[in-house]
Amino acid sequence: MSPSADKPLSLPKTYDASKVEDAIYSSWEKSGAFKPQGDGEPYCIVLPPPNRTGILHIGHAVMLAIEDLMVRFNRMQGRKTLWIPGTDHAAIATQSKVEAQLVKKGMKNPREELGREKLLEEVTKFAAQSHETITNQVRKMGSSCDWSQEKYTLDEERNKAVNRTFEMMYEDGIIERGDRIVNWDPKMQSNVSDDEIEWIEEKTPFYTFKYGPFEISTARPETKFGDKYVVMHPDDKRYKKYKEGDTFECEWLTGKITATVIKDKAIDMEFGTGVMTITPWHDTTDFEIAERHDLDKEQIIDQKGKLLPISGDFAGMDIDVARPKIVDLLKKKGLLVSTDEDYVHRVATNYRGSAKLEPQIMRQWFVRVNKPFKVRQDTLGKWKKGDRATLKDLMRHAVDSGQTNIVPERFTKVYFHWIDNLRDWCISRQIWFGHRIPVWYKGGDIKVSEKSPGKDWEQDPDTLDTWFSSGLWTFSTLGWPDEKEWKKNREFHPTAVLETGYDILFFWVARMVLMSTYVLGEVPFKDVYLHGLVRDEKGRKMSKSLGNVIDPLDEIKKYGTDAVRLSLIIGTTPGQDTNLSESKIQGYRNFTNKLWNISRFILMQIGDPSTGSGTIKYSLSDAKQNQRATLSDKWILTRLSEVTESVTKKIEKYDFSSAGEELRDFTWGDLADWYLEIAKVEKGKEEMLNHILRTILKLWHPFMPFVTESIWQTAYSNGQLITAEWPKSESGSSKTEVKNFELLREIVTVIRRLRADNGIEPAKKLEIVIQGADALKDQQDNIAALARCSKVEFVKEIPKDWVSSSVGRGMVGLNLVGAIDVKKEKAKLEKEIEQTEKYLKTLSTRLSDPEFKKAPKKVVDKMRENKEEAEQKLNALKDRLVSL
RNA sequence: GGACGCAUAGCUCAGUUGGUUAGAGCGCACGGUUCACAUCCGUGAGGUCCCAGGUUCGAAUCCUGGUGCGUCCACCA
Repeated sequence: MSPSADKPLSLPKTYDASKVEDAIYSSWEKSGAFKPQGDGEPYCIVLPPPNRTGILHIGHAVMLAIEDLMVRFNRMQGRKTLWIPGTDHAAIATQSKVEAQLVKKGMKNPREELGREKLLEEVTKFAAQSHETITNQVRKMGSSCDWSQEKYTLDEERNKAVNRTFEMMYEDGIIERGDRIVNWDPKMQSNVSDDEIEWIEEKTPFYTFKYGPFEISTARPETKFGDKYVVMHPDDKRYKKYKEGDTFECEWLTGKITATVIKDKAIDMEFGTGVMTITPWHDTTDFEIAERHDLDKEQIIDQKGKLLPISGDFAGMDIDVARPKIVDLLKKKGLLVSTDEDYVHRVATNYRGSAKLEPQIMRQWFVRVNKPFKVRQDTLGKWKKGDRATLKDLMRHAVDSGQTNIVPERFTKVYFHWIDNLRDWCISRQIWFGHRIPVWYKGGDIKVSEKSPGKDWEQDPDTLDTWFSSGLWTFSTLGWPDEKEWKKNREFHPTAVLETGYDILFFWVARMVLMSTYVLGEVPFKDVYLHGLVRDEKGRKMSKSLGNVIDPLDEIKKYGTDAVRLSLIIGTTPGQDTNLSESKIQGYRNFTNKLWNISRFILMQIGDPSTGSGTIKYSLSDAKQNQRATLSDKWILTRLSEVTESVTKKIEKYDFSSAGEELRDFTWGDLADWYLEIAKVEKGKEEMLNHILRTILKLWHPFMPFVTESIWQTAYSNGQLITAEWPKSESGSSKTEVKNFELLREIVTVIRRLRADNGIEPAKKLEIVIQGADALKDQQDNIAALARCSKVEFVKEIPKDWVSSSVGRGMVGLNLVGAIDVKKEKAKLEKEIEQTEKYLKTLSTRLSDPEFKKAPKKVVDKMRENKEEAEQKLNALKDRLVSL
C-alpha cells in the first residue's frame, strides 16, 4: 500500500521530456518495434516524403503527429503495421536552392560554369545533407516508421519504376511529345505545370491603342510586334460589318501591316472594346484561338525574356526595359488612345520562386489525360482489360466508386472539379536534377529505353516533373516493378490511408490516383485524410517576413514532443485551418506533467506494480471483484470502459481531436480530480489503480508516445508499451452506480460553493446534513473528505438555522450556527423556485402537446424523468422555504 | 464569374442522423502551498449560437435570402 521503502520510485516531481525522449526513441528503434509484426491484417501508410530542401516545419509536424497516431493505434490493435518513410528530391526546388547558394558564393551562372555533371554533384551533396537533417527531425517527432525500409524518390529502384511507367504510357499513346504552349520560367530556365502557377495581383498601366479601324487594349505592349489578327465575338453587333477573313491595312509598331479579322467566342464582349489582337506564342488563350483558326504563330520574346529581331530596333532588349519605350513609340505615332493607370490584373508566377512566368511554345512531353487508351486490367471494376478509357475516367472512377474515400467529404467535390478542368500534364523540365527522360534520339528516330539503344543515340536532356515520381510513391516504395520485392509487399497495397495537407490534393493525391489506377488497376489508398494549414494565433499564414513562424523543433526543446503533438491534434478538424499559439502548447505540456503525476501518485500507492497480486485485469463481470468494488470503483470502471470504447471508435473515424479531448477530460476531470481523491480515503485499491493506469497509458500512447512509454518502462519491467495490446471495453456497466456517483459529485460541489459563497475558509471543518439522497448513505466518509467536513449526516429535514442549497432531488445543509441571514436565504430559495417552476412549465407544455408523441421514446422518457426530478426538487425547495 | 469553408463566452475552438436549462481549454475574478502535481487545487462571472424569414411539437443544428471574413478554381486582351 504505502510506497515500498526498499524500492523507492525514481520519478521526479516534474516530467522532463528532453531527458528521456531520445533514449526512448532509440530503444524503440533497436527493439524492432517499428517493423511490421505478426500476421494480423496488414495496415500500411506511406509517409508523404518531405522535400530534401530544408528543415521540418509545422506542417510536417501535423502530418507526423497524425500519422504516427494512426500507426501506433493500429499496431497496438494487432495489425501488421508498416509505415514507410522517405524523402523527396523535389527537383526544381532543390536545384534552384543550390543554384542560389552558388550564386551567393559568387558564381554568375552555375549551370554554364559547372556543367551538368558538376552541378548535379553539388545538388546531390546538398540533398544528402538535407536528408540527414530532415530524417533526424522526423525521428524527433516520435514517428514510428520503419527506417529499414526508407526510400528516396530519386534512388535507383524508384528510377526503375519511373522508367517502366514512362514506357507503359508511351506504348499506350498517352505520353506524347508536342509543340504546345507551356509556362516558361525565364529565371529557372524551365517550364512548370499549370498547378505550379501562383497568380499574383499586380497594378499595371493598361493601354488602349488604335489598330486600324479598331481600338484594342493591352497591359503588355511588348508582345504586340507580331500581332496581325484582330479578334471579336461573332455575335458582337458593333462589329457586324466585319466578316471573318476581312483584311485591312494598318499602321503598327514596325510600320504598315496587313491585319485579318477573326471571329471567336472566346472574346468577352463586355471587356474593353470587345476587340483584341492576339499573340499566340505568348498567351494561352491566344494560342487556343490560333489553333482553332489555324493562324500563324510567331515568337516575339526569347527564353531569357529578351525581344527577338521581329521587334526591329528593340531586338535584344529586356521586356521590362522595352515596354515604356514601345508605348512612347506608339504615342508618337498617334496611336495611343488612353492609359488606365489603376488597372489591376493577375500575373502568373512560379509558386516556388515567384518569378514571372512567360508562356512560350515549346516542344515538350505531355501526359494526355483526355485520350482514350486500352485499360490494362479488369480490377477497377468498371472496365474490362482492353476497354477504352481516359486517365480522367480512371481518376474519377476511383473516388466515384468509393474505392477511395476523401475525409473531409467536401473535398470530393473539389477533386472532381479539378479533374473536369484538367489539361494535359506537361512532364518535361529543363533542369538537371531529377529522373532523366528515358527517351533517345538518333536523327529522326525516337526510342524509349532506360539504357542507350546503341551508338550515336542521344538521350533527351530534360528531366521529369518531380510529381511524376511522387505519383508512383504508394507502390514504388513497396518494390514495384521488381517482381520479388513487389510480391513480398503486395499485401500492403492499396495502402490504408494517405494523410496530407489539402493544399497538395491536386499536386500529389490526384496524381497518385492517376498513376496507381493506370499502372496497377488499383487505387493507391482506401482513405485520404486531409489536414488543414497551421496558422499563427491570429489566423495569419506563418511566414518568415511576418516573424510569426513557430518552429516545431524549438517547441519540442521547450515543452517536449508530446505537448507539441497534442497541441496539433486536439482542437483541429480535418480540412480546417487551425491557429496555433505557444500558450496552447504550454497547456498541453501542463497536461503531460499532470499525467506524469497521476502515474507517480498511483505508483506510490501501489508500491511495486510489476509484482503485486498478479491480477492486473480488473473486471466488473468477475463476481468476486464486483462484490469487493465500491461505488467509486464501479463508477470509474464503467467510465473507463465507456471512454475506451468511444476513443477507439473516434480514432477509427479519424476524429482524433474529439478522442483526445474525451481522454483528457476523463483523465483529468474524472480520474485525477475525483477517483484519486477518493483513493486517498478508501484503501485497498491497488489492483484497481494498477488496472486503470495501464489502461490509460495505453489509450494515451498514440497521442503521447514518450511520456507514456517512459512511465510504462519505469513501472513495468517487462516489455514496451509501443507493442502492448490496445484495451478492450467491458461489457458490464453499472448505470445506477454512475448516476449515484454523479450525485455525490454534485453534493460535494454544492458544499464547496456554499462554503465559498459564505466566505468559509477551506481549512475550517464543518458539519453537513443531506436530505433525500439515501443511496449515498455509505458515502459519508468520502463526502466528508472531499468537501472537508467533520461530519456528514443523512436527515429528514435540514435544521432551520443552517444554510442550504438544492441538489439532485434533495437538499444539502451546512451548519453555520448563527451566521445565517434568513432574508438572504429566503431570497435565494425563491429565485431558485421561480427558475424551477419556469423550467417545469416548459417541460409540461411540451409533454402535454399531443404532437410531441412524434418524438422518439428516448427523448420523451428523458423529459419525463427530468420533469419528475424537477418536481421533487421544487417540493424540497418549497418545504425548505416553509420551514424557514 | 464558379465552387467551398467559417461566423457559438474576452481569445482559440467542440457541438456526430434536429431533442435535457448550449460546452471545453486559455484568459479573467475570488479563495487555497506539509501529505502525486503551483506545469497544482477549489469556486465564480461571462453567450441575441452573425442577421431576416421559413420548415417542425421542438432549430446553434435543416431550408431560403442577406451580411462579414477566408480559401480554391476559371478568366482578365
